[in-house]
Amino acid sequence: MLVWCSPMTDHRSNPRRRGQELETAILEATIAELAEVGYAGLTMDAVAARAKAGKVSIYRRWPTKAALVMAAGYQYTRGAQVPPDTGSLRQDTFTWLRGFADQLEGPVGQALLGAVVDSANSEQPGELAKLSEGRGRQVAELLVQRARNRGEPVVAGLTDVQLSAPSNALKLYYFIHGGRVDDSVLWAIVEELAMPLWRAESRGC
Amino acid sequence: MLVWCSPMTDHRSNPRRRGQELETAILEATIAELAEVGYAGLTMDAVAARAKAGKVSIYRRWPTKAALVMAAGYQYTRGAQVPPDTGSLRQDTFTWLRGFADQLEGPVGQALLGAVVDSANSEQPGELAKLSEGRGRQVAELLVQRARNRGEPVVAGLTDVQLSAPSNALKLYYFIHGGRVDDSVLWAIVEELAMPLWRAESRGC
Amino acid sequence: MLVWCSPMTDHRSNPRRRGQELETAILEATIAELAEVGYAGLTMDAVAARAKAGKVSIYRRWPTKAALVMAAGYQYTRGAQVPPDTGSLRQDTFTWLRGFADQLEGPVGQALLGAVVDSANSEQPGELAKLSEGRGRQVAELLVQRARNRGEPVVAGLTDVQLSAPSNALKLYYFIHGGRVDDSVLWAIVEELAMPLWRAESRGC
Amino acid sequence: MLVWCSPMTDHRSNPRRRGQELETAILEATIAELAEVGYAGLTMDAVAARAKAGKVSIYRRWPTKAALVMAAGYQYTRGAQVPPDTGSLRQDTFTWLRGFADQLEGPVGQALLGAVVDSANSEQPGELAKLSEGRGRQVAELLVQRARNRGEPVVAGLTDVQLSAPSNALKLYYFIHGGRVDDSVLWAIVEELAMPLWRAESRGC
DNA sequence: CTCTAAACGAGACGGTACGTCCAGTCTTCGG
DNA sequence: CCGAAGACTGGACGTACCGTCTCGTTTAGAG
Repeated sequence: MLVWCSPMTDHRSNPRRRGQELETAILEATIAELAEVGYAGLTMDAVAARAKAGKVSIYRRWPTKAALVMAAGYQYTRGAQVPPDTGSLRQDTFTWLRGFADQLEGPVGQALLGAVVDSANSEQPGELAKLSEGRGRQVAELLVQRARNRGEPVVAGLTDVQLSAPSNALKLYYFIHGGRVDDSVLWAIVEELAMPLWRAESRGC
Repeated sequence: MLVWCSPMTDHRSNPRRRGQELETAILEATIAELAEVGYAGLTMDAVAARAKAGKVSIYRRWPTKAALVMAAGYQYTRGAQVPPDTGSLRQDTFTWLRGFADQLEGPVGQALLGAVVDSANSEQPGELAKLSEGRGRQVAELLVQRARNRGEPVVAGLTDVQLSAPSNALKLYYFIHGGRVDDSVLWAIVEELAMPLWRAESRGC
Repeated sequence: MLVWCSPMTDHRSNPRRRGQELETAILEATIAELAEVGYAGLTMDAVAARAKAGKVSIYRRWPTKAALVMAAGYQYTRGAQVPPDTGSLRQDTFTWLRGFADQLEGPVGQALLGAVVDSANSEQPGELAKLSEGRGRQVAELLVQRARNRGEPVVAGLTDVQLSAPSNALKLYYFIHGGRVDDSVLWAIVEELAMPLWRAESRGC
Repeated sequence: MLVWCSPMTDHRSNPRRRGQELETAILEATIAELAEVGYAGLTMDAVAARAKAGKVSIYRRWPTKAALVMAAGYQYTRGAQVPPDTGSLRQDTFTWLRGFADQLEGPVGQALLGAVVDSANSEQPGELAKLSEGRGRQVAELLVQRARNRGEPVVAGLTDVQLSAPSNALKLYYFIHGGRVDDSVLWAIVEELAMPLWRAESRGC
């Protein structure tokens, strides 16, 4: 044979993570980075370093920063989002928006923000819609349904535009003003947007 | 040495622009770049090159890319935005939203997008609000006032949230879906959001 | 999730090679890669792919790229190298150098080059010497011996330095100039280096 | 106007170096890196960091690692190379080779080595020749001329191949064996290569 | 008018992050 | 168990921009 061997020892972290375990670690690192430095300050290098992963392992899964951030945000918000039943559509709606607004202050807000800007100039503008849009409408529908079941007077046949109007107003407010959304803003959305659109009695004789 | 030689020759363009003339040239170059490559693809170097200006002349006026883009967008939209009186609040609203949506396809949309993302992580959130927010509410107020003057049944005492709801819905739709906004989306906003909120008769017995 | 799916399918090639057969296949793949892309362009992945072998199977045998390349070069040149007897030391020498120079144009040259650079910074300098050095001296000694047997006037007691001078001159010329070595260069080495050093009559009164 | 200004202070090293001063700093950093980690271990990042320069400032001047290293080696060896006149061609030659061999132990050897390997696979194989080849022949010619002036019997009309044979033998020995070259090797080159080729009396009756 | 200070164009500079490539190690499976 | 396959960590690559700085030139405005 012919071996003259430079030793070149190599002490890497063991055991090596793969597949789902690694994926989760990367997404968690992404969430942490988003919380610390925000979307604009997030770098692939920093995520890789925090996750103790190679950059290639990230790029193999998500081709862009936007895709990574969207996946992280999706994972983060997968848990329970349904607000408790307070017995009143008005209060239910406020509670829901308050919880959403609180989330927006953290990594979720940063993820949403980043997803918007990067997906706007991408080839796949519809990807973001899947992640972002349905949620607000679904929860709103649930709240309205609960109210109807309780016997509250609710408009029948609410459209997507009408159901998602409150959460959209909140999102846009956050996009433009940033930071924490005050209760007064949320109440304004509830009283002036959700109630007029959703409650039948507000249109009554 | 092996490579390189000093420049020496120097043929600069004359006469040199200053003050307002230079500023306008830079903003126009910014608009043009936004239209061509979008906000994410816009670089200060490219703007400077297109404007045949030094980068310092840009940074002297606007400290960041976001500031430059917002200034350019502001300048671009300074012109008339008030839609013609079609004799119907419904048609007026659609026409206005159609014009706005058309603008969003071009540099204005890119500017808005960029302003959102960069201002979110800045120390001065809220600055964007001044530029972006008032407009939609103002035009909506004008349309409603015209309708009232024509005798159309319009809700009195509409709030900011209610007046800006349609334009906000459009903006958010653009942010999330990108690209051209279809007429059907605009009509949905008009019929399901603007009319229910603004027209008194739609709440009638 | 948003992207990606696990591989699952797995069609391995059968039957599996082992031991000598596998080793030969790897070395042949190495030679082929050297010929195609040169030493600098050679990658372990490419060799493994071409040999349809796992990278581990390579690293198990040769710890570094340099070791692999040297082994491949050694195997490749194991065959007959002795030039035919032309009846003249001068012509024999030229023929031999010509053949050697021709080899240098192909994988052998690339292997030699790579071995030099990688072994220079290794812990085991001198290993390369075993592979590379003896050959030139041995063939030169053979040529001189044949000439002596034919009755040509040849200096007795030629040293290693003197015997390997022509082949060394050729190697260095190749290292520095690269590419194909012209006949004129080889003739210069023969006439101005080999003959003065080796032929007794050229030192005669 | 429209300025909302994030301060973004920036404390870089001042005054900034340019042109010749910067070039020298980079080459010195290259020499230092070569001495510390050798050619194979040298990275553009490390050179840039040590020189406190941007990588672009290096790439602007030298397109490849090989070009940088060659320039550094050239700069480093620009100083006096001519050995002192010892009164004997034999001793002069040894002294010269000893000095050359000593240099090869340091950054010059690494530079030569690296230049060889990277230029071999380049488009400009002739570039290296200019840097490397002339020197050995020139000094040898000078030594021989001095000997002739002293009255030593020297062969007239020595060719390039003959003049550069000793230094080439040394270079190749270094390439293959690496590390420090022993005096005995140098004396062998002097006695068995330089003297037989250069001294007329060694061919005399 | 001349003189001076500021603004300007051009682009080199130090620096950060990018997305890619490869070396060498580790894991997973099938035979 | 070994071999094929290939994912993994780590690190250098060469590029793109950022925002600053240096260099001469041009211009405006004061004396």
